[in-house]
Amino acid sequence: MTGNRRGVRSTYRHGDLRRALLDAGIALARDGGPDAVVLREATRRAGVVPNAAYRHFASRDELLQAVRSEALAALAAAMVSELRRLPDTGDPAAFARANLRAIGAAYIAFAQREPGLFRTAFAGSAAAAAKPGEARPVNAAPGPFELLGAALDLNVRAGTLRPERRPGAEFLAWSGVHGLSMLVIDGPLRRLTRSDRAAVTAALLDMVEKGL
Amino acid sequence: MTGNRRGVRSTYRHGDLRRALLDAGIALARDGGPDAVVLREATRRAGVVPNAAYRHFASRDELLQAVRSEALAALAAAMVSELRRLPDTGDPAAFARANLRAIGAAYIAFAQREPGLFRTAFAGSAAAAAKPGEARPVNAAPGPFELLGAALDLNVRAGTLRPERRPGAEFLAWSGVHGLSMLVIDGPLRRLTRSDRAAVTAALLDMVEKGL
DNA sequence: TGTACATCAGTGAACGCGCGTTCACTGATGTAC
DNA sequence: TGTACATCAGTGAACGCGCGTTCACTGATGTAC
Repeated sequence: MTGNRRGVRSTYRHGDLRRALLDAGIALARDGGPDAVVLREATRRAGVVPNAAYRHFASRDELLQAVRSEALAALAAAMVSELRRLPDTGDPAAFARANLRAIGAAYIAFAQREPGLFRTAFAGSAAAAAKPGEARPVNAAPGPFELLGAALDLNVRAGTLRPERRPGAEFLAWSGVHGLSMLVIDGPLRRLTRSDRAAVTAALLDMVEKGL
Repeated sequence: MTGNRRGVRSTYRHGDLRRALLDAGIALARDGGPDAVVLREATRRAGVVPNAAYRHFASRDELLQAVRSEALAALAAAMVSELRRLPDTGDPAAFARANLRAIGAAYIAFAQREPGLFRTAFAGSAAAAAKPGEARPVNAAPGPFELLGAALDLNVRAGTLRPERRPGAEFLAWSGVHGLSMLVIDGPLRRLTRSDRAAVTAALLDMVEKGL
């Protein structure tokens, strides 16, 4: 049903307008960042009159938050899929280190591949889902920050991160990776070739690994 | 003259409207970030009719760019003033390291002290002034990125940074420091106490120093 | 020192725009009998 | 299986808002004679 124009729609009811608005919002965020998530435009794309949105979202901001959380979920999914590709060589230390690097690499790759969604995920409140100590609904999938934490824990268990350095380590790792993402998205590193980007990413991950 | 209301102004001419608009723009950016730099509001604050701005700026965007460059200059000034406070103990290695740390600490402190200006400086184009390889007008003061580069060069000369690691080092250092700034501005590290913040900043600078 | 004049900084009024949001409505759908 | 009715998702029309920007103007200032 997504993308139907009014009149093209066969039924008077939409079917799943909430989903359609969310998808439209995601598309808008994808190529314009958070400011591009405009309620009226989302309804236009869903083939519906502007105020129809209020049956599903209390305000433009609520739509934006929903889009934001989808963006965070997409980032987390990218991380998980990167983790899945890691072969378990039987060397726990190497595996733990590879885990951490995979998390970082997936983060940077996502920022580059989906800059709009990336900016939406972290706009205004960097790492919105990253708030530690905030209760997470049971059964909710782990967010990017939690995946990072898990990778760090794994390194402690594998002996590749000294336990006394564990507290707060996610902030240090996140800082490096997020900062590089910014440079790559629209900073001086914007026009890097694929291989140059891989090199600077590797260098950053080295720095974090050694520095932790 | 800055801040005069119309009618209060004694002369028909303003005096220095360009400066007044710029100051108003800076004030707006200071407590609202780049989006808060609204041309009409700047003219209101300068006590002048909206279109008067067009004698001094071709568009709202041109005003924003001017504000941005002032924000970058303020950051650079904060760095320089931090550098000036460093005692030269006669130990070149220690001095070089202290230089680099001072740059990083000043960056993070500025982000925390002036989040609006910080976000304005780097909005849309992270490290706008940081573009390497771009000609800089003669006699222009060095920007934040150039100060960082100079600190790294100093470390190479002092033997505290291996020359082969120098290329691209600014991107790694900048990543860590910028990422932490984001976390501190409006991420999960927002509510840190002064001393906790100092601790995490120190830890990050350790990581960068060791990792480079 | 005094006058005529050109310059151009700021005025006054208006534009079109797209936005978020509110109101009273209508008609398709599912449910109870 | 058929009918009456309540629900509530989407309609239609309108609001006020503040924005950036354009136009033709006016009057203070500095300069040339």
